[in-house]
Amino acid sequence: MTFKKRTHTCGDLNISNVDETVVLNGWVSSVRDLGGIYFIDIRDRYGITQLRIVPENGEPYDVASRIGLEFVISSSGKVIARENPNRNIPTGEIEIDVSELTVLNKSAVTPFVVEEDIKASEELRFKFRYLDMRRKKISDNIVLRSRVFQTVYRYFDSEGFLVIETPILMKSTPEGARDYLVPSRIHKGKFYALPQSPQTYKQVLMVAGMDKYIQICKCFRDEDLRADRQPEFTQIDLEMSFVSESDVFNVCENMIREIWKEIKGIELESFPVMSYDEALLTYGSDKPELRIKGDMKITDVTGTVEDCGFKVFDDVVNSGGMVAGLKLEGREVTRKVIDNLTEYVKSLGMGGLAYFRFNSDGSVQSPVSKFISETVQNNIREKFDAKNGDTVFLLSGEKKRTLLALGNLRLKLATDFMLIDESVDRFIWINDFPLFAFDDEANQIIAEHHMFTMPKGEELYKLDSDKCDIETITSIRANCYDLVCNGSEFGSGSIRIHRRDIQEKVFNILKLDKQEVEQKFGFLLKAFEYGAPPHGGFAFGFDRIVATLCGTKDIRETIAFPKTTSALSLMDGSPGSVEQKQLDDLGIVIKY
RNA sequence: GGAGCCGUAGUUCAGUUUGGUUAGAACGCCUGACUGUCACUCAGGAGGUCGCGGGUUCGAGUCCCGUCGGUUCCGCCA
Repeated sequence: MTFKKRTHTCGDLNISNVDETVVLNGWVSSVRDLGGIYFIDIRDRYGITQLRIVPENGEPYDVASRIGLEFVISSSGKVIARENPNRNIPTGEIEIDVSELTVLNKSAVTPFVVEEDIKASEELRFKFRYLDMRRKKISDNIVLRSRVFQTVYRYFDSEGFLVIETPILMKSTPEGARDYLVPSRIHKGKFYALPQSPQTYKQVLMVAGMDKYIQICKCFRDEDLRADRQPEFTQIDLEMSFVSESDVFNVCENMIREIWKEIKGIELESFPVMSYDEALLTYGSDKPELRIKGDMKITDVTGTVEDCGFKVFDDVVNSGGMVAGLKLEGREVTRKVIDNLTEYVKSLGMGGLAYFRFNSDGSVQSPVSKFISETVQNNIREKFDAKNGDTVFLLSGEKKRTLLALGNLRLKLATDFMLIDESVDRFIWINDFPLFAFDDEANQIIAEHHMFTMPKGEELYKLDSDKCDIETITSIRANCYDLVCNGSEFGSGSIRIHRRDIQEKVFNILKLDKQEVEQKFGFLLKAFEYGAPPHGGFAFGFDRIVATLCGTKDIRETIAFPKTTSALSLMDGSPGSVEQKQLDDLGIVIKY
């Protein structure tokens, strides 16, 4: 079938094109039949243009009567000025006086109407993603994503980085997230794993002297999903040799700055740096949201309530826990709000929520006031610098748990009371993360970031076996850092261990035996024996960067073919079953 | 693995609290009228396995149990 090539897109034409003869190809977005005149909106991803067809146009008038929504059409004609311009769209001053109208392809009646103000559920939109993507809202996101992609590679190219591809089929390592496995046909009973990240490869590339590596790559983690987590996601992965933390910060920060300049036309100021410990104490999170009005920092009142006589607090203080809280400025919250917040902190595993309502009439309302002396109450008030009209919320319990719960409560309050300034993007580096954490469940020491992370130089001595108590070990800080934007982790990285002796001490502490280590990471350690340079790197969550630029937290809105929270692809129906022969080839028997 | 919310026409929802005649509305779809619309308007029409399975009941969209799917949160995600 032949068709006329388009001379313009549906977003191109304006008043300066009047009298030109043009050809537009696109989809029927709307048909308005006024009985004697048709107005047809033709759409492509660039825009929408109005076609005007009257009986005098001849055959096109007949064709128009048989046209439906989402038909693919080709239309030729002369650009004319509209009698009644539509100022709301860029092409609104003109229309096409149609001389030729061809249906290139019909469309079945669509399961939902393709319109900007979409009514269909996400479920349906994902199943018919190709229809969903015809909406400007989604196609704009996809276009933006492409522009970010190009900006990133352009930036790193100008900085002398090499784009190097790493394998998608690699070896499974049980550490970290659950792997997606791929069975081997040639080696029955053996499996490849899809990369959780190209971590080991990029470190080997440094040993190879590749110096500055960059790749935008897919990563796979078989864990439970969230709005900002997909089973397969995209990382901007980079690694550099002969660098320290500040070098990595510079390169990464400049990349972000370049993207924001390109996409938003904004020159970002340099990003502040805060240690993990300070972030946890101040915001109850290692990814603090800095756009909250009044900042809403955590106030520690453990010392203030010591021996106050209120059993709950006394018990917590005596067992080494903490009592701390947040101040909600200028809000006298209702009973209903308190109940709701109490329920929320309980869902976080906290015992309850104490509060002081400092009413504007000077009275104080609190469920714990009858247990606590007026002096202590006044001290608490002073600590928070609470004024009439403020409400103070207190949580108590084991220190880290309490801080993390306060961090969540802070976000909940900010959301519920609309305290987040959505008009800005606030970045912050978080560094000096702990090297190790103690996993209560497994009752063992685990690597907080990953096992190749370099401890801070001044703390190297703590790795020695004679200092191996849990408290010392978990106090070790690492050359490890996250970039946080608007309370969302944009990425993380570290300076890596390049010396075998340090690496072995880390393995020791993680209780990994030689054979196990050899089997899993032998190739990397082997590589390190042949002159590994000091190196470090970073990995950005590409989807989250794009989502932020698109003004959403839901990365699905920025991915062409996203999966649901149960890791299904509704459009193509993956995962699906396979034929018995395929299983036989792989030597796989399915057990349910 | 745990908790919450949702599932009714092609679509978005109402109806579920308190079980009871023929399950409604809007948009879309079909037919007709209309020459300046852009959410066109107007008149008429078709369209339902109330997610699925079981149970209670004379009777279930409505109550109970299970299950599937969507979504949010906790755990998990080095």
